[in-house]
Amino acid sequence: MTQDTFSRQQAATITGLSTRQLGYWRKTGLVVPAAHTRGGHARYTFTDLIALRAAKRLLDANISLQRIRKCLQSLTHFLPTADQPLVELSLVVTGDVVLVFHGERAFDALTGQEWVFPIAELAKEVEQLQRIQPQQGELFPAAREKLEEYA
Amino acid sequence: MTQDTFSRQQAATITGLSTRQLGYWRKTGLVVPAAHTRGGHARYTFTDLIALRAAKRLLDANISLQRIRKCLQSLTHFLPTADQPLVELSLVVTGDVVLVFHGERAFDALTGQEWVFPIAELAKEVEQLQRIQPQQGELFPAAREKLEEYA
DNA sequence: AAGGGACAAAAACTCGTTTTTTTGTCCCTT
DNA sequence: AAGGGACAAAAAAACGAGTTTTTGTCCCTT
Repeated sequence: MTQDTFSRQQAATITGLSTRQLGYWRKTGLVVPAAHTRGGHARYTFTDLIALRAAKRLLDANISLQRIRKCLQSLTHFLPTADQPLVELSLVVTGDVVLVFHGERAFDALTGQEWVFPIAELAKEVEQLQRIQPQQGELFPAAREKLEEYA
Repeated sequence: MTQDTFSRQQAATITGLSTRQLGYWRKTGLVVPAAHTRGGHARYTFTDLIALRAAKRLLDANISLQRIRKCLQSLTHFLPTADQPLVELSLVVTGDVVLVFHGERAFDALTGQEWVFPIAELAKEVEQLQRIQPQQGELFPAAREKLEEYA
């Protein structure tokens, strides 16, 4: 027997969230169940479950709900036409930032800003700024004791 | 004529930083010139220039000096043996977080934590939690107006 | 030149306090 | 069941005062 929609109870059990959270999230528009019964009761679709699960993952990574809200906003803004973006998308969560990886590109799920630069590029930049020949060495040289003093 | 070391003036011109910054950074151990003249004056190597340029990029991305210090600390901690990591490394800067990409993996330059998960995985998770058949739909459905209210 | 010192402005951080958001629990209605 | 309401605890965000860090400018020494 395969289901295509799920009650709040079921959704809570499957995703590991509380029914209270599901209710609040629906009311505040974070994840609104896409289907409903004839009686008007909410039914979560499989896609809804994935959204819930993604939200839970972010929560577990100590991303606050408010941040998640903003991320989802810009996600839908920056990937408006993606029909099945699931397979291509990767989320990277660190600190209080959520990054979306879409193919080769990475951008902030919040701001949409893109801030990727390979260090190798820097070498080229420097070379261009003065035609000179590179030489070997450490990336970030020496003075680690001092670094610690001023950190 | 090719140079292999550079004076503070030259380094400042090439990297776009001020001599004041170079001096302060050297004094506080952020970027210490690896070479020096017979007279004991600092000489920046090509590698130093790259480090300076990287720091400038981070500054331009509104990463504070203190954060950069911490990043460099953990970079040297997490990539201790990397001899020429330049070609493999990519930095991603968003918000107040600096990520380092090293091959397939991504981790926080500050904490070293790794938080990557592809959304496609979530679908599998949900499937495993209840054997069911996926169906089509949006990733993060509807209710955008409400999202804005509570953001 | 390069380095250092001193002074001041700007930027960033820290640490409170206060406000808002989120969640849990309980009760009521359908 | 599901939804809603009310109340309170917990978590997160917002704000502000005070402190520290960073940078600029000017002057002096070598």
